[in-house]
Amino acid sequence: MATMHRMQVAGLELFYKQGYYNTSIDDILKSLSLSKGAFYYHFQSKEDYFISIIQNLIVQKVYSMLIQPIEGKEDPFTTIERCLDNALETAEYNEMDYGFILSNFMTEFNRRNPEIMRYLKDILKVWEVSLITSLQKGKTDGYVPRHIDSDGVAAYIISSYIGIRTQMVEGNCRTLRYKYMQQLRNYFKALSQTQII
Amino acid sequence: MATMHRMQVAGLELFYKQGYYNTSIDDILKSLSLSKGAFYYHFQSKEDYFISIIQNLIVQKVYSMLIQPIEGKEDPFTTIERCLDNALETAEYNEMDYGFILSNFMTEFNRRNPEIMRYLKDILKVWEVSLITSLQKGKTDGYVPRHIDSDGVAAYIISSYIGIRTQMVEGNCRTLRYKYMQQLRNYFKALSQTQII
DNA sequence: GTACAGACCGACTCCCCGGTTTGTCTTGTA
DNA sequence: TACAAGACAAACCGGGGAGTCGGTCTGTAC
Repeated sequence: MATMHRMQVAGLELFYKQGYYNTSIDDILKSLSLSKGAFYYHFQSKEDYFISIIQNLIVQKVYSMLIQPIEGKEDPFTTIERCLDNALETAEYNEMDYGFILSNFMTEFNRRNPEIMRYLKDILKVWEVSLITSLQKGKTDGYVPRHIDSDGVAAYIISSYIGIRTQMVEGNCRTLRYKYMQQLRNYFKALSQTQII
Repeated sequence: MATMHRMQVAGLELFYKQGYYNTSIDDILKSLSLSKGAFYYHFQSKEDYFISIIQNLIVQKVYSMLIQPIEGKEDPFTTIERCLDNALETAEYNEMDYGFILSNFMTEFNRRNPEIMRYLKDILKVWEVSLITSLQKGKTDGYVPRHIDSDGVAAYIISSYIGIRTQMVEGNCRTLRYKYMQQLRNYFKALSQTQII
């Protein structure tokens, strides 16, 4: 149990850092001083192993970072803005940041492993639903104009976040984050103030 | 010369489809019915080969798709909007689409191959500069309010485009593109109309 | 103390991958 | 006609990767 969990944690770290196909099981085992026997005792295959990592670790990461902070809160625009800024801040000050974990893996597995792709897309979907729900609730609570398209806004938020995280690599993180938050605020202000069809 | 060019084209196709590290030279050679001898006659290494692909093909692709359509044009917002919609349309109807070629490779090479990463970031930079130039020109031509932050807007446009392309995979392309363009229009309308600091 | 099962070790197999090397066929040319 | 250089073919090499398998150790039940 403990060993299995350690393997998952170490595996996620290396897969995130080096990519799935570019990381060997031996790499992971070496970092843990474990052997092949230990690995294949706990997991059936490399793929099975990665799926367990998705279900046990990646889901939690995305939830605690991007979903839980906006769940049930009022004033969606302010809440979402703060949540994304926190996420970017964490990334900015994390020396071991290699981009948005979800979109990285989606890029790697796209059209190469449909099963894993589905798991990843499902997680993204949960985030999307969470954003839409927040925006809809904001409408009934009077924070969000009724005419806005919650689905579209959620998609646009997700897109811009994936994009900014993809670009946040070595050096330019600080200004990039500043620019992004500035424009996100512009966008939200426009949504909440003006009458746009 | 002809063989070299065929190798670059075939290589880009497979690298784009399967990823660089996940594509062997033999894969590419098999698709061309060529041998190792031919490959190492024209290129020094796999990395050298990929760099030549970047310089000869990827640069051109990005330029013709995203940069040339907005160069020298008036009314930046309309021009950029049309350019991005065209790019998304191409992606939507392309059965062999695997995402935004630049961001895909940036994700794959991030922190793993700094040299290649620099080439890719440079291309992105050219696009960014092109967007900023277009916006600045739009200010002097009276299409863009003087108070807007061209750098920030460019970064936000790029981010959202990268993000939407990352998500455009199998099935949901049409609605995703529609939502995205709708929100991009909202954003642009807000920028050109309201007084936002 | 013996039987057994869970947890793990490590050598081994087969295959693939980047890169090298040697050889071959064609073509221009003196 | 002899030679050289260009453009490839194909066998080969060393390293590594996923997965297998027989064996070992340790704790527990009887």
